[in-house]
Amino acid sequence: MPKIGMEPLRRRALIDATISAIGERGTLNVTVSEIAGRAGVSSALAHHYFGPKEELLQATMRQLLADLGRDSVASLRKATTARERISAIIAINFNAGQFREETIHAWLAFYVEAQNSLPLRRLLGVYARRLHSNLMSGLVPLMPREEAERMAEAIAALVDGLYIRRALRDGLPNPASASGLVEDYVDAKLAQQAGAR
Amino acid sequence: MPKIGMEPLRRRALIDATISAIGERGTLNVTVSEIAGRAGVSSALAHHYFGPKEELLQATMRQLLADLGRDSVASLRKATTARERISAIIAINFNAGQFREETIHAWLAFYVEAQNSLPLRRLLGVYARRLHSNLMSGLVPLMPREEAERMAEAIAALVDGLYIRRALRDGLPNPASASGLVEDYVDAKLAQQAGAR
DNA sequence: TTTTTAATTGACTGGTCAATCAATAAAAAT
DNA sequence: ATTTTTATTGATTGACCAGTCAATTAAAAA
Repeated sequence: MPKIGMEPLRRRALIDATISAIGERGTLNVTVSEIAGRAGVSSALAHHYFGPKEELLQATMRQLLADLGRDSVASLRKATTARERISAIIAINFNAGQFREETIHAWLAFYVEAQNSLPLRRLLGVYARRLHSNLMSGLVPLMPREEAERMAEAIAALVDGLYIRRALRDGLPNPASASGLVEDYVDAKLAQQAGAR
Repeated sequence: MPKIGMEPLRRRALIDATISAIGERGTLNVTVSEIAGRAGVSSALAHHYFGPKEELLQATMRQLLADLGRDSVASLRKATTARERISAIIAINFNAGQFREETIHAWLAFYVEAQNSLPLRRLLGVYARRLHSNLMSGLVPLMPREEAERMAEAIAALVDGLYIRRALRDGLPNPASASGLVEDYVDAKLAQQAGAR
C-alpha cells in the first residue's frame, strides 16, 4: 500500500536507525539489513534510496553534523562576552543531546571509518574547522593569537578525549563533570594569562 | 622445510604484522590472510598458532600494552621529584615509539573494538588503571587528593584526545607540540594551585 | 630405522552480506 | 481507462572471509 511522499520520511527513519544501530553495537559493522529492520523496511529499500551503504553512512554523518550545528548557533546566540562564548561551545558538546552513549559511539565509529573514506574525512574536517573557529572567536579577545591557537587545540583534544573515555567505560565521566573539567582548564589558563600580563 | 622452534618467531611476526596491517588500513577490518601474508606465512598457520582471529587481536593488544609498560618503567625510573614523574608519564605517551601513525591507528581501532569484546575491554581497563595510578603518584604530593583525581582524569583525556586528533589529520600535532600542550596544562593548574594556597 | 612430533599449506566449507532485479501494488497523470 | 511514476520487497547473485582438515615435509626421539 504505497502512499506518496514517503522518501523524506524513509530517509530520515533510516538515518535515525543507523545512529541507533551503531550506537548500540558500538561499531560501524552493522548490516544494511539490521538498519533497515530497525527502520521497519527491507534492506532493498535502503539501497533504493541511498544506493551503496557508504552513502547512507555519509548521510548519517551529515545528520550528526547538522544537529551539532543547530545546537551551536542556538547556544552561541545567547552568549555576549568572549568568556561566555567559550562556555557556550563547551556546553554544546556536553549537552544532553550530544553526550549520549548512542551519539558518542556513532562519532567514535565514524572517526575510525574516516581513515578509509575520503568523504567521511572531509566531513569531519568541516566539523573540526567549525569547532576551531568557534573557539577562536572566544579566545582571541582574551589572549595573544598564538596562545589562542594552542588553547583551541587543547580544548578540542580535551573534548575528544572525554568523549572517547565516556564511550569506553559506560556513563563516566558524566556531562556535568566533563564540562567542569574543560571549564576548569580554561579558568586555569586564563588566570595564568592574567598573571603573566 | 620445517625448522624447529618456529613458534615464538611466528607468533611475534604475526603480531607485528597485525599492528602494521591495522596501522596502514586504519581499521580492525583486516583479514587474517592479509596479516598472514605480511608475516610471510599462510592464513592457516595464523589459525594454527592463535586459533580464532579474536585471540590474535588480543595478543596484539597485549603486546602494545607490554611495550608501553616497558617504556613506562624505564622512563619513571629516571624521575626523582613528583613534578618530574608527571613529565615522565606524559613523555612516555608521546615518545617516538608510541606516537606513530601505525601505533595510534592500532590503539584507536582497539578502542572501538573493545565495545564488543569483553577481553579487549578488560585489557584497556588495565592500561587505564595503570596510567591513572602513575599519574596519581605524581599529582598527590602536589595537591589535595580530590583535585589530583580530577586532574588525572583530565590529563588522561587530553592524551587520548591528542592521539585521536593525530590519527585523523596525518602528522599533526607532532610529538613535541602534543606533549607541550599537556605540560602547559599541568603548569597552569599547578600555578593556580599555588595561588590558591 | 621406524615412529613420533612440529611446521606448514592448499583446498574446502559454511556463513554473511552488499547489491541487483524482476515483480507487485497503488497512486497520479494523461 | 491507460499509462506512467512511486513505493516496496523477496529472491538471488557474487564476493569475501574465518575457520577446518587432510596431506606433506623434515626434524627429533625411540
